[in-house]
Amino acid sequence: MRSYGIGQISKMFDLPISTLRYYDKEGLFPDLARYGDRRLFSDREIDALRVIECLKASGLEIKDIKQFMQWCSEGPSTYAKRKQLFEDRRIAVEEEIQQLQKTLDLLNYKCWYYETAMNDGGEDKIQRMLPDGLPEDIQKLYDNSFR
Amino acid sequence: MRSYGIGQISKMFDLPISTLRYYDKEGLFPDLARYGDRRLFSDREIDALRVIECLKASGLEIKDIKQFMQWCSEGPSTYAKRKQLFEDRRIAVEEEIQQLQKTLDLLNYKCWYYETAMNDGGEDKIQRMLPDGLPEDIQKLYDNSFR
DNA sequence: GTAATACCTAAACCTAACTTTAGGTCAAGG
DNA sequence: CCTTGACCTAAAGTTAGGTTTAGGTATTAC
Repeated sequence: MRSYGIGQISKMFDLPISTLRYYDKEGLFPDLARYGDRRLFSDREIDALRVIECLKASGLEIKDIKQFMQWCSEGPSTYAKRKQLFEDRRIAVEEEIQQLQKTLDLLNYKCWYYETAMNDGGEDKIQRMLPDGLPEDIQKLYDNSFR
Repeated sequence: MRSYGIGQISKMFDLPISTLRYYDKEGLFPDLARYGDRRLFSDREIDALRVIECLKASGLEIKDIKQFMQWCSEGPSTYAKRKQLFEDRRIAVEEEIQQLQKTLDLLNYKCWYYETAMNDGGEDKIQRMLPDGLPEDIQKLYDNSFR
């Protein structure tokens, strides 16, 4: 079983060495091996880092990622908890995507707004169309962005 | 032109009063009126808050939102800059959504993984399918999540 | 008159997630 | 031998985006 120095892992994941040490200090690698004081990263930690990036991207805090990593090192008795965590994160991410879609609708509306204001030489004409006399496709964006 | 107290706005947007004062201090309401020391929010600030929430959701920092609000109070000469900002944010949000889709793929893979591990009574069977002998739909999730 | 309500300011405080600093160990190369 | 490179620790510092605290004013309600 091959092992890697912290510098190799740093390059592999494009993460600063200081961040990897911070993760270790926070308990994200509960079974990390050492040779003296040198950290020896293995495939287990490489897999862990992929999951860490995923859970971080899902909005999970470090302390909760630590909890998950501990479950992993406790073996099969924690499968149910781990599955539940991923299901919760899936729902959180789905909601986040929906929120971003609404954000995107308002951004697109605003792009149209300023494009049109520049062509019209002012906002007055648009303002007279508000709140429900906009071109159909634009009206949709505008309305969506409210809820 | 109706105006609103900070408490009314707080309820309207479900934002703490302290946050509204913080936004004001950071310059997000460049033309906010006052009656003595009382803030008088108008429709202009209500529109501003909708945009603030949108730009914040898009990942923009407060200091850049302030810049945008200043452009707004400088009039038509800044239309082009404002439009550019919204276009940049649109791209940023589109990228963020794509990233979250990959995150979602890994989360869904992990849900399947633990569901299957629980049914199989262990991970060995799954591990033997890695890295490219997974069921077709699952393999897709797993592969997508890498890039 | 006094109590509750709705505000105000300045300044200190908070949290998460890192990053930087200061001072070290150890092995290989010239 | 001595320098370079890769690593180590503990502790202090940083940043964004707020929140809390302490002390005050003005209006309305009983």
